[in-house]
Amino acid sequence: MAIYEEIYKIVRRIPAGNVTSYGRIARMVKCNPRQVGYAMAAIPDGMDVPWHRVVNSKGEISLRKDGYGDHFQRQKLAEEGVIFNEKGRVNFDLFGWIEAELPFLPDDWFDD
DNA sequence: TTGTTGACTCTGA
DNA sequence: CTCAGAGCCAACA
Repeated sequence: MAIYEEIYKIVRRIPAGNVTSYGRIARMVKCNPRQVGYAMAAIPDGMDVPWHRVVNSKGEISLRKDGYGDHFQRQKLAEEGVIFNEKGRVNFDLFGWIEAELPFLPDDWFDD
């Protein structure tokens, strides 16, 4: 199975109103955080992957190379109830995806 | 094949 | 708390 597929499958599991980081996804699929970012960049428009729920380790939105996308991402998260503080960061204690902290993945994760 | 480029993270100051 | 610098490694030219 392609590594991108596993990444997308995990991202699809992030509930609305929650966020997680590139690094946490990277640990789950056992790859480099940069590859997670690369996988996000490779998502075609309209694909059913909630990539906007993925932020960097500091809790802030990562700017793309072309600088586009951050506004859309923040607005999407705001619609789901995710609150950014005055420094443009989300509080992982409040909105962090708790399942991402599990030391192992539930059996039904890769069934689909 | 070599060199550059990131939607990143960790560590030390 | 913030800020560089180093490390990272697949994808791409």
